[in-house]
Amino acid sequence: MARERVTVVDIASAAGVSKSTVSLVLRGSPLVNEKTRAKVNAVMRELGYVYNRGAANLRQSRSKSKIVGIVVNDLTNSFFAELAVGVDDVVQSAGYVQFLANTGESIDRQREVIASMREHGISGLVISPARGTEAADFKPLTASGLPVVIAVRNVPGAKVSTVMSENRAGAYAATAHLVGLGHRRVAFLGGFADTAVFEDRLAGYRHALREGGVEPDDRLVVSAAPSRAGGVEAIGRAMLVAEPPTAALCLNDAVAFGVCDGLRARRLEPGADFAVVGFDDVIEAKTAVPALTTVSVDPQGMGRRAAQQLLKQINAGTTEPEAIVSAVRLVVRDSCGSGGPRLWERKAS
Amino acid sequence: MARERVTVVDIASAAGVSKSTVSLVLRGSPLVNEKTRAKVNAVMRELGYVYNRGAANLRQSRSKSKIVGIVVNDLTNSFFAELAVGVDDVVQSAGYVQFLANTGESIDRQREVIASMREHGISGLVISPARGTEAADFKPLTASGLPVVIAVRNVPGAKVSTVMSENRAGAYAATAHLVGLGHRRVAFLGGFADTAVFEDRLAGYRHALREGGVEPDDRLVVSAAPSRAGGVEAIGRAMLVAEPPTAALCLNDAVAFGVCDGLRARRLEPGADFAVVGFDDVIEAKTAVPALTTVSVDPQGMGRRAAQQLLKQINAGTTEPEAIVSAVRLVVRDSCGSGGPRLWERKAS
DNA sequence: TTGACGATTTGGAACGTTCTAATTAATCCA
DNA sequence: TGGATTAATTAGAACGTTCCAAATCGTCAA
Repeated sequence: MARERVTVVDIASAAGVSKSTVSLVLRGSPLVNEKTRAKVNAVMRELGYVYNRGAANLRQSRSKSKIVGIVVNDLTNSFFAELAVGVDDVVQSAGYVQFLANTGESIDRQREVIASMREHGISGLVISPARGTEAADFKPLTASGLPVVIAVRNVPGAKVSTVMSENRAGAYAATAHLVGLGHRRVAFLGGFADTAVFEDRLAGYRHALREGGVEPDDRLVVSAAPSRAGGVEAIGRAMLVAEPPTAALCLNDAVAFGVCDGLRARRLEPGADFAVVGFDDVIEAKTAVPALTTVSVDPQGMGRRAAQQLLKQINAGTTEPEAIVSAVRLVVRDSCGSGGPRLWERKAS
Repeated sequence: MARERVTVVDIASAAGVSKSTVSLVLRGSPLVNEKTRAKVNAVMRELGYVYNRGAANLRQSRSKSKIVGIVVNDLTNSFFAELAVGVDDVVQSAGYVQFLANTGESIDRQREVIASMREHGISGLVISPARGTEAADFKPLTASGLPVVIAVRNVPGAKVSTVMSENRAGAYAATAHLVGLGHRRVAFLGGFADTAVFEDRLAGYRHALREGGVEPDDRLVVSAAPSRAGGVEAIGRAMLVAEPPTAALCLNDAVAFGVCDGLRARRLEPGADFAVVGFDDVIEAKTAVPALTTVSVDPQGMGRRAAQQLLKQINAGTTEPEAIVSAVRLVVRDSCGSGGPRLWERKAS
């Protein structure tokens, strides 16, 4: 199976021109005569020529490799799958191809794949950093002039562009909605306290409570894995406090689904006996039962914006950090009841 | 931002050795003295050296690029996201990095990304082909000696390795289960008739019906997009036939969820008034309401197997096609009722 | 007839590695 | 002492492109 690779010189000799001319044809130069161009193209097709970008990149010292990397922490979470699709979408249209790696929240794996991608000559990187990633991890990247865009999760202190959703505002809106429905005991469930996303959403939650005249109770803030399983665990712990909550803002939709599971296990029906709000608006949120009230963040759009920002930086050759915030929107569905405030007040008393 | 790239000669002169020696250190050759090795490594770290795989690949045979490609038709479908994670898993562990591209069922996009990946020197390709892909599309790939593994969807006539699930057996088991519950009017919903997956599952379905003494009725086979929306559409059409079905085998879980939506829209409760069986066992199947009875196919495992097969072919340098079938298993949950046959017979009469 | 000009084409030196064959240094044995 | 053996290092030619400077070839004005 050891096929001879057909190169530009093979084409050249078969077409009776020099390799320089073939190279010009390859890059669509206007310098070459139409007849020659046609001839060369014909020969290329005939011999099944495949352009060798590696060789080309070697010569053009600039990072014009037409490869970008994208690393996500959990591709099985449809939020990140959508993010990747968004990136892929704009990147493909721009003639780039993407390395996609999944870290599964492993910081070691993240380091490995980034190193590997650099060796392969990526001209830019979009990353949703694994938990525990530090600003220092980006130092070598930016130092080498590699454009980097951080998406979804913030890494405080990193001097790179970011694409973040309005976490604070989203959490504020969601919490205000719950308070408006009459809830006084509102929990904040899921997520790890050492992440920026957690902090931001928590801040929005507290702000909305205070503004609604409710003093935040830290016993109602329970941290857990930002996953379905984490949601089950979180609601379990939350229901143990002296005055249990009647509603919860969840770190994300996965947690929210887990919370619903946990409520049912306690014979409480989400949406009727307890109000649940998620965050992300993943694809299943709309069709779950009950349909989840959540903060819509359009992951695919975020992916697209991140990719656009990255391409912009690649083309400009600049690494001037820019912070893009992606708008969010509260989508009210069925998981926090339609009975209005009175229903809740009755239950609460 | 135009950083000078530090190369092997820079390291060489800084460490007071020749570039050949540095090259030997890079590849962990036992020929080099421990002290020199240490010195060289130190200098590399100090200068922030990044190995240039592109340059290396230029010199080596093309199967050493340490890049594989994976192209899927719909990454937003968690089945394929999981497949990609499976591939990523083994591929990363083997020190490879993967190009991941999403075709969104576009055959043009598929052609483009494959071409792009080849230009970048992939040493192998795992593909879940877009609808309409033909055996001829793989000719140029195999002709150039590129190892290819087709996953999930078969392309009849293609002389490449495949990793497929036991479609026929799975559909047989699922249908037999429905017939065993007493159903006589069992529909087959979703999917496009021109795909091999559809054919195989349909064959298993028919076989089980006949064996259960039920003559297949083609009016109950309704083709539609293999998506949630397609499911809604399919059940709508199926309920219009003279003697409507009381149960359905769906092409995949996405269709099954759509069928549930469609049933509810008709005031029928899936699992109580109508039996629904899916195929794939995506992550949501277990936690949906009602929990979906489905045929479990372990997409991540398929991804892993596909990647292993690909790596095997890359290392062996052979393109001997091999067909791997991935076992499936019927998982009985709540969406086809627990009332036993009598419940259905009563409803049917 | 000359030479200047535009339109094409081309030779050959990069680019950062690997690899072969050859060189040098060190050690050993008789 | 010297030749053989082993260990460690190295020069330089690839690899398949790009790109610069230079070459070729008509053509056309003077």
